[in-house]
Amino acid sequence: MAGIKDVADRAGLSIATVSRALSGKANVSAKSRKLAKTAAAELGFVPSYHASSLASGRNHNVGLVLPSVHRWYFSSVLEGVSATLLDAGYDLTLYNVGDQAVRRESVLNDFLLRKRLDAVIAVALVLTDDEIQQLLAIHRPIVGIGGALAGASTIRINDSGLSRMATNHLIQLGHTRIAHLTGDPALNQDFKLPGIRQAGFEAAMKDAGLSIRPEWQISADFTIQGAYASARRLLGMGTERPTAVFAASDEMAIGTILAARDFGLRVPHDLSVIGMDGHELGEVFGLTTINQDARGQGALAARLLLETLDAGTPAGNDGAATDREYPTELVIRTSTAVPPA
Amino acid sequence: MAGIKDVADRAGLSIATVSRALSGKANVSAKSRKLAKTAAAELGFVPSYHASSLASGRNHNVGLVLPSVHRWYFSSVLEGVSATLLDAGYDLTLYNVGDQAVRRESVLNDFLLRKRLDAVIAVALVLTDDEIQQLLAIHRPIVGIGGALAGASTIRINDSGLSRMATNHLIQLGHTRIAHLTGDPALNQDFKLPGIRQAGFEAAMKDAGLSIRPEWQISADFTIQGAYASARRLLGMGTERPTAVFAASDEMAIGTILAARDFGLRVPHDLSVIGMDGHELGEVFGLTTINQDARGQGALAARLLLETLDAGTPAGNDGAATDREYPTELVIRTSTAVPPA
DNA sequence: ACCATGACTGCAAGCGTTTCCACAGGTCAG
DNA sequence: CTGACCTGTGGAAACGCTTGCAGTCATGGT
Repeated sequence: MAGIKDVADRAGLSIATVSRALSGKANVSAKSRKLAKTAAAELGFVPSYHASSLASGRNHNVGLVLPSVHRWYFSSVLEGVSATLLDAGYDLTLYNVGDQAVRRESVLNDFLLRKRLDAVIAVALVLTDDEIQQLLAIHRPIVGIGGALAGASTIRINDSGLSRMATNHLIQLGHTRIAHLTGDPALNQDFKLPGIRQAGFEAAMKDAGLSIRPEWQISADFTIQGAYASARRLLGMGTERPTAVFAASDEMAIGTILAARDFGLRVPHDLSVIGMDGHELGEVFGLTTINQDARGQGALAARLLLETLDAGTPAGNDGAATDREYPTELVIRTSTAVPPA
Repeated sequence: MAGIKDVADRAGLSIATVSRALSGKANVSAKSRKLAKTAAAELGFVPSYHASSLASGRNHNVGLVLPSVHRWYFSSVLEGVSATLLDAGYDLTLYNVGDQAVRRESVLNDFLLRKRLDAVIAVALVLTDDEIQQLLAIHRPIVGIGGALAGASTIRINDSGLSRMATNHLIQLGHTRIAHLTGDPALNQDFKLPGIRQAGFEAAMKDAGLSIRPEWQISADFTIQGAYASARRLLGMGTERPTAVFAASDEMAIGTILAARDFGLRVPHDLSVIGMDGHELGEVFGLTTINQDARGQGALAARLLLETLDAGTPAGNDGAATDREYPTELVIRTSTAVPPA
């Protein structure tokens, strides 16, 4: 293992100059820089991150905390964050904490706080005030995506308003018997999102003077297969059926469409389905949905952090904790139409 | 930020003793240990990872290199690796290099080699001999999953044999007009898998004396939507149709089933479809497939590395580079049957 | 001809741990 | 009673860089 010392010797320069040359700092003559670079290349020298982090205080490493890596939204965010960080020369440390709160705590205590991360991105994770304070106390900027993080910057979509919009789309088509497929209660603990979307749905229904039937408020785990099972239960209930379903995610909307097909229901003729996300698979099913660019949200979060870090806001100046709304769009495809006569 | 020095002062011990006490080393009296621990807790002390890594040479950090995070196989592996590492107190650094080889190189040079990783897991990535040698030269164990890594340990399934098995399943049912849906040529660069699976298919066909029609050898990008489009093309060709399709992944098999439904073809009555993976969604479609436990493969890879690291095989003793085959099982559901009369 | 200026460079002091080593007491067999 | 040993402990040397500081040497204005 060649160290910087070896490079210095080989190049006939001092350690200090080599360090400056290789890290692209100013005040190094072109000649020295070239000398250092060739020597480093010849020796296959790569600086030790630990040593340089220790000495400089910057780690070039951002932590990403996710509840899942399988669900579309999260893997999309991950993709956006990852690409942005890689291009910027930053490492991405992933904490896939799962839905269980158990692991969460240990992640926070044992990992996040160990000053090895320059910043943290938390997705759909409601951190307690204490937890946020701990992180900010260490002078680590935090950005939350899709979750409300008091005191930290946040990127999110207007979940409540968009749910209203989706519901209104169905109402305007003339539907009155509308079901809502939301997230499982268990998912509502950390990730308050299901509740918020559900509230938007209820508000829109109330505003339109429509009644909400409890038996048409069903839940699933945000996966296609989970929603498929729930939707089969909904559609097979034997009593009157809804003419439209608003699913809290595209994956769940797709599960609903698959269930409808199994029952011989034509979408949208017999059943309208609207989702929310912008899943790539939506096109195959002609799914009407609200497009939120999850990948873009991840990329934006990463960019924001990098700017903060590069701006050198060296310590704790968390800047103004901005709360920005990410743009979305209603994409009308062929899964929604007027209700059957 | 409290340092170990502060803890030592508060506990009335020396830095050395505190360090030993907190990291659970021997030769510390019970009293001193308790003293150190309470002092550390009171000060909210957390050791600096960089400093301790620098001093001890162990980073407690494993790198995972993936070509994608969206496709089922990869996110499943990721999940397995992540859970195992988190439980062991290790960090996971994720390199989502994408399908483009461009980013790959930079990841290798700029990231992997910076001695900040204790080990590397590479999924479906064919590293060149040089690249492997570089890593091994740094004394970092590597485990490859699903890809042939000369010189490194590997976990994989018998892709060629399993493809044969899948194809034979169709042949034994009486099918003779069998199509194969493989990965896009672009994906075959790094990730030779499509070619290997295709070879298995061809071998089985040849052994059975069946002819392989070039126009029934189609490809897609391993996603449902991509396979859906390709399968529509296949099924809509107007000429004679295949009676069965072997798709190189479950996601592609599902895309095929969706396309078949669009054409009014009943699965399995009019068209048998077999996949390969064990995707959770397979159940919804009654998909016959070969179950490979991707999550388990990831977990196993992580466990193997942890053992190697903990065994203290301190440097370069790469152990015997084992190449182990992960167990799989043929899961027969309802997407395959005898061909139409 | 002289000094201020600025571009380069090297020395050495950290960065915050881990760990080698020496050393102080106490235990125990001979 | 003594030397061999073991358990705990603290001092201090790494670990491999970054960076403040001071010093060297041309340069150019006056």
